[in-house]
Amino acid sequence: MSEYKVAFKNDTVIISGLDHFKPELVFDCGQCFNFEVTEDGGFSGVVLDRVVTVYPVDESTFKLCNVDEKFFSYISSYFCLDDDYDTVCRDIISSLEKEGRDTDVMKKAMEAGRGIRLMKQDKWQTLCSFIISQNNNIPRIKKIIGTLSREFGTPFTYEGKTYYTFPTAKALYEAGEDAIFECKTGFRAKYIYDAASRVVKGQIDLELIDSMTTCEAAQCLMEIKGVGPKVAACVLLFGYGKKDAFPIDVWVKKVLSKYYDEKFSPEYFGKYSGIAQQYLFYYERYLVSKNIISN
DNA sequence: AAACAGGCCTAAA
DNA sequence: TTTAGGCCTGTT
Repeated sequence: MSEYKVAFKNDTVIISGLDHFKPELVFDCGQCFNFEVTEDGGFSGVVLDRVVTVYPVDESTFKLCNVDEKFFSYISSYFCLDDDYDTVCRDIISSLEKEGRDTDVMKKAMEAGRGIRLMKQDKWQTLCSFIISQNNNIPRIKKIIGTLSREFGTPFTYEGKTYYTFPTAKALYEAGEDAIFECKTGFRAKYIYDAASRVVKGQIDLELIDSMTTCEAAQCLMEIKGVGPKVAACVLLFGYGKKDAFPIDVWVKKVLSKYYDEKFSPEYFGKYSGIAQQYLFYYERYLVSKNIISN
């Protein structure tokens, strides 16, 4: 089991003995869009209605600012601190072995991506963010989310600066499709509006999806305009903690065809296939960015 | 300047 | 059931 310790002091918490948690990987593996690096080597972002900053102290020790004991229960769930990645990795490898599949690529990917930890973010925010992500790049995704938050979120002050919460479905619904379009969301405006509309009208219950199987949940989410298999899988993986959700994007498609075979099925990775996917996704981008392989 | 960015929708076979 | 265009915008 993962055996990390927490110590509170004023409004900061020190987490020690936490393995498989590298902030630069956690915040840069494409699962979230609300964190930025700070000048002093931390990672800062709005979580619900407050600003949280994560500082690496050493390999397995981290300082979280603006997190008291009460909020820590949310934060521990948000960062999935209790997930045991040694067990996860073993399970993925043994699943591949059971299927008689190659494990070398996965082992290398796990080594390169050691420190990746999938989060369980706010459901609505994750849904909305990944609707925005389609046919888009990360800088612009972040920019759009920032604009939507400034326009329709709730402002609050932290250390003398103004921040904004992520807008609620109600706020976006009441703003209307045109106002959402004004935030440079492009053709996604009608999708965001449809999602907001369905949530507000109770046509979809984001909490109820928690109790569904991953397959049922995806079907349910895909009733929203602009939500296809990829977006649905991302929402389930990053917003619901459903580790068997398997988003297939251009990168993963490339990895699967390159290292495995044509009729490869995500089930071969076992019940944590979504995490396996994340290691592969990171690995391929890592190799390309290091110029070890080309596009 | 044309192509592309972590897809999805719609129309057409 | 599968496949080709088109799509807002910003960047290279």
